[in-house]
Amino acid sequence: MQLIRIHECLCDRTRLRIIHLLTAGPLCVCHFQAVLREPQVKVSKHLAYLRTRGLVVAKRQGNWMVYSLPPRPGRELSAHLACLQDCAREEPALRRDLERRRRLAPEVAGAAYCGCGAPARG
Amino acid sequence: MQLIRIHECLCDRTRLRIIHLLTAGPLCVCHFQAVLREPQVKVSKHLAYLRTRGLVVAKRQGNWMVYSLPPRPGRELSAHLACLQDCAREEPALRRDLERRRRLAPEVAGAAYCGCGAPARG
DNA sequence: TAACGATATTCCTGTTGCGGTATATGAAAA
DNA sequence: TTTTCATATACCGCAACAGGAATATCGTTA
Repeated sequence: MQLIRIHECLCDRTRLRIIHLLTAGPLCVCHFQAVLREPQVKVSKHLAYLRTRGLVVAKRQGNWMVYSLPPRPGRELSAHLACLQDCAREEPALRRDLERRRRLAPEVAGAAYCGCGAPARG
Repeated sequence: MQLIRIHECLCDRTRLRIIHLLTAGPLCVCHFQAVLREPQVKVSKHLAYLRTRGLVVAKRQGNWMVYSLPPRPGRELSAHLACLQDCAREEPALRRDLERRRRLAPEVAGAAYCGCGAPARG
């Protein structure tokens, strides 16, 4: 069942942080590296793990790969994302990630963010 | 963080079914065996796994071990239990488990259930 | 076309977890 | 006190996964 997959994806610290970050909007790999302060290979492999299980989607933006939550997450995933956001407010590590994300380049802050160095384009 | 532990516990099918069953009230090992239709050692080991991680508590009732959710689950666990119950309504396997649980010996159905063959005692 | 930058994949190693068989524990019954 | 019943644990083999190092891919730029 899909429930199992969701929990498999969220039972690793790095993946949990990734998914949590994505609830604030899309992000490219290099920004994940910056926010999570983890090496590229680690970030990339966990993103691949999440991708094969349908928890995230990716689109190429020039040299960058921009990851985001599925445009129409199913009922189960939606419920768990809401639950995660709820719990995250009391998790210092997760709050810190969001804070670091805010301090990234300005274009990342907006919801129209589309890629690493790319300008936002609605 | 505790969030990780919760997901670790719920990322296995058997454990997910166990936790889901416990949202309907305490249960002893032999009843888990009956409802889940899994061998004793499997059930027992998953219960031990959950117990060491604080997702369930156990009390001895004569020869039986009665497992239940923690009397005062933390905020994170409560949120995830609610999420699980919400999602479970659309999971045939989990609904089936609850149905089997209802068809167990009558004393199990009541909220005052305290042990395998033991009479309910408020 | 060659070099570069961002990201992905492969290979390796150690760890964890799952399932099963056999056996141990602990309380109750004989 | 020996048996019995319910449950737990030890041991084993196997598969999945995490992390790191090295390398490959792919699009861009020179």
